[in-house]
Order: sequence, then structure tokens, then C-alpha cells
Amino acid sequence: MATGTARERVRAEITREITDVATVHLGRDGAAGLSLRAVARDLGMASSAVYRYFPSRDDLLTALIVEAYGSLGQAAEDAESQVARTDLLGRWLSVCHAVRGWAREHPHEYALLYGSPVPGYAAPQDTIGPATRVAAVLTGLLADGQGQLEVPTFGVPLTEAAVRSLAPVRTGLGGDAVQAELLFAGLTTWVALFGAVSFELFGHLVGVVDDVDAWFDATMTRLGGLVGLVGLVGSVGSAAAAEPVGTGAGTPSSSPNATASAPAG
Amino acid sequence: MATGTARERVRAEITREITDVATVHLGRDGAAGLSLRAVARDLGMASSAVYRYFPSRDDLLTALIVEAYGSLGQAAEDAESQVARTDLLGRWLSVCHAVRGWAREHPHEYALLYGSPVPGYAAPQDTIGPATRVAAVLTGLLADGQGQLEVPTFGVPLTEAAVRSLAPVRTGLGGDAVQAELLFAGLTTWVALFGAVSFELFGHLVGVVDDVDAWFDATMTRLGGLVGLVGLVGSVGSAAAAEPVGTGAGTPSSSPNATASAPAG
DNA sequence: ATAATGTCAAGAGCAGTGCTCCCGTCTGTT
DNA sequence: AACAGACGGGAGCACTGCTCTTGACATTAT
Repeated sequence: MATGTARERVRAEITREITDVATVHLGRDGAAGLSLRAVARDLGMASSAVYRYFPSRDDLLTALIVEAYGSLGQAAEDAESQVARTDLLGRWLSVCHAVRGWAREHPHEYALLYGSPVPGYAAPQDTIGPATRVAAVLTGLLADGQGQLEVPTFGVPLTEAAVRSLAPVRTGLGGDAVQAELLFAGLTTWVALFGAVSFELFGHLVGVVDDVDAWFDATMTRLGGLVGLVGLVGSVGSAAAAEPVGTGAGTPSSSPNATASAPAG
Repeated sequence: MATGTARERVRAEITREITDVATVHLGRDGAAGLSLRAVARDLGMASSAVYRYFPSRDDLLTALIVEAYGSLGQAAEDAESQVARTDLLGRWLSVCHAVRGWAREHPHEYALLYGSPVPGYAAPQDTIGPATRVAAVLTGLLADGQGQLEVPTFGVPLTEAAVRSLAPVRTGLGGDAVQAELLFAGLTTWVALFGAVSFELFGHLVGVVDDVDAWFDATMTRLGGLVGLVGLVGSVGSAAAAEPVGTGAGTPSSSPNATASAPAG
């Protein structure tokens, strides 16, 4: 399994151990408090030895970022996969609650991903790949709703410049998988989702919102209206009517997506 | 003017000098690179002397945070005051562009305010006051639009829990200055505004959006629809057409909001 | 005017950090 | 078996936040 030479095997193993210990430290002390020497101490090795595996502290952080992106992406994918694929609103809410749940469980990791960029000031190229996983889930959702979802434009259609500005993500998706208005609205909800989670985690909701669980669920539901997820009565109406949106959706910090999957059954 | 004793005067003066130099360092190296010793060096004083004015590095950072909040709040207020008060959409967009413009001009300060919380992990009490200024501008906007603005609910009204969750901000506003649906929608746009700015500044739009100017303007306009700012043609149409939204407000880079006024005309 | 009081700046020092260099060892390859 | 390269450890540099002590100064009360 592991690549040939025993040297490379043990090297990979030690690399793993370092990132593992570093992950623990990160979750405990935060990115600012992550010390290469402390990690080395925990591993019983000299600090200089760690540099054989990570040329700098920032490289270690980059590895942790990649890992965290993977963890978050996995959480989002898992949550979404547990909802019936026809239940578009359920899938959207499930992803929202998964992201929020992951963020609350791993606040320091979340801050590392979506907070102030710590290293130099430009996310290394290695991190852009793993970062797209949760976005990919959402665009998949939009693609499935293509034609079915009606985006409210409030009487003001997108300007040409706005449509053009979507070029990068459009080519990233490969062609016209998602219509411009829908893609644009999806971007807005994507931004708002992480804006909400960041505001909660970074303390900007203190003194503003009481029951963050209820607020978040309602906000994400309302945002679903921006991409037409709430407006359409066909697939959503029945399910949403049977169980008022978010009644127990994310209320207890536990089982956020339990209800999201419920309308499927 | 300055309080009596000459001692206190010179003390206040030195305190100012320290925060001034620290602000420069912050804008240059970021919060993580802010060194008390370096600041002291620039001032030609021993590092230990600085501790007479700020008991710890975090206290200096807190002072800078307060100052930055003030600067941002001022920018938002100035921008909004330059738009006719009847032009609600114009005021909203003006604030949006002011916030974004300020953030782009002071990326490190913005990261300090809305990025990962650096000190301990709980924003000191001193910072919550100045932090509310831009929010206050927005709530004032909502209050002025009260009764006039129609919030789209997409057929799904707010749950009771969601309405209840707004209690803190409601009492903060003092009574029922703003109706629940409107206040809730306003919160959503507020969160989305900072989510968008954060995503841009923290690099999460790289490879997603090309012309961020156009994208941001269109997104904020569309978000205005969430609070009913775009739906109503009555007051907006004329005012927005006569005076393009925030032409001189907060758009230095390339007049991104020229497009916002286009559809109105 | 003098003495007491409190404030201030400076220096030395502690513990910790990222990172580099050098040296001995140990391993995989030829 | 011999050699080149990977590896771990130790010492050391420059830097950080922070504390303690010492001496100079200004303010205030007597």
C-alpha cells in the first residue's frame, strides 16, 4: 500500500504524526498560538527535526488548512447526501447546518479557513482545490434545480457587467451548467451563509440575536428564497407545510440536519 | 480643554503617539506582526515604558480596534449622509460601497475587526459600543422605510422562534421602531454585506468572480430586494434616476454602481 | 523652600518563539 | 562494502511579550 521504500513510509508516518499533534494544538490554542517547538516537544523530538518535514511554520499551517477544508467539505457532502435529491430546500438547509455545525465544533479551524489570512497574505495555491468542495456541493444543488427554480429578480434583472463577472466560476463549472441568474443568486446565498457563520463565531451577533439556532435556520430558509428554493410550491410546498420550516431544524446544537432529512421521509 | 494637570496632558499626548505609530504598523504589517517593541523603537523609548500606557499588547490592539470601528463608522455615516434621505436604495448602496471601500483601503484594520478574533477569544466590552455605528446607520435606514418597504417572504412567514430571537437588537433599538419582518431581513442583508466584503478581502472570490466591482454592486442591489428596497418603484425610481446611487459616495476604484442606476432610468 | 509622594523611563533579565547551521548517525543504493 | 543522502539533535541568532528593579523627575503638601 504505502509507497515502496521504508524510508518514505516512516517519513509519511511522522509527517502524519506532526500534523495530528499540530491539529490538536490548533484546536486548543488557535492558529496564533500554534508553536512548532511545542509540537516538537509533544512528539519528543528536537524542534529542528520538524523542519525536515515542514520547511516553515506557515507550511505546517497550510497543511492544516488543507486538512480542515477536507473535513468541512466532507461534513457538507455527508449532510447533503442524507437528504432526498428531489428535496432541494432540504439539501440547501442541510448543507447550511452542516457548515455551521462543523464551524461550531472546530472554531479555530474555521477561523483559520474563513478568518483573517494568517500567512503572508495570499492563500497558497494548494488550498484552492480543497476549498471548493462545499461550493461544489452547492453548485451541484443549483444544477439539479436548473429549470425548476425561479429566481426572484425584484424587477431588476442583472446588468451585463454582473453576468460577465461570473466568468471564472462559470468556466470552473465547465460551460453553462447553471444559468446566470441562478448562479448569481447562488453566489449571494453562499456568501451570506459564511457571513452568518462567521458573524456568529466571531461574536458579532452578541447583543443582536438571542436564539442563534432559530435565527440561523430562518435566515437560511429566507435566503433559499433568493435562489427560488422557497418560492416553488411543487416539491417544497408539501414538505415544508407538513413541517414548518426549521421548527426543530437547528435548534438544539445537536442533530442539525435531522429535520432537514425528515421531509424526505 | 485638555484636563487640568500637565501630567495628564502629556500622558494623553504620548498615548496618542503610541496608538498613531501602532496604527501605521498595523496597516503595514497586520495585527499578527504588531510588535510593542517595534512601536517603542519608532518612538525612541524603551519597550518597558510603553507598558505604562498599555498594560499589555492586547490592550493596545483593543485601542486600535476601537479606533478602527470609529473610522469605519464615520465612513459609513459620511457616505450615507450624502444621499437624499428619500432615496432609500441609494442610501443602502452608499453604505455598502463605503464599507467595502474602507475595507479595501484598510485591509488589516478590517481583518482586525471582522476577521478571526486575535485576543483571548472574546471581544472586550469596550469594543461593542463603537462596533454598532454602521449597524445603527442601517437600522436608521430601515426605520425611515418602515411602512413603505414591503419585505418578500416567499410565502413562508417567519417562525415565532425567529421573531423572538430578535429580542436583543429590538431592545437595543428601543421598542418597535422596526417591524419584525423588516428587521429580520435587514439583519440578513447586514450579514451578507460583511460576508461579501470579507470574502473579497480574504481571497475567497479568487477564481470565482472576475469583476468584483460589478459583482458587489449587483449583489448589494439584489440584497436590497430582500428588504423591499428594490421592489418599490415609487420613491426609488425617480430619486435613483435623478442622482445615480452613491456616485461620489464611496466608489473610488471604478464607479461600480453606475450600473445600479442604469436599470432605473 | 523644603520634604514627601507618586509618576515615569530605562535597563537587565526571563521564558518563549521561528529559523539556521553544523555534526554525528543511520539508511538505502550502487 | 562503500558512498551519498536523509535524518535527528544541539547550539545559537534575532526576535517577541512581559516583569522587576533602579534612578530621575515632577507634583504636591508642609
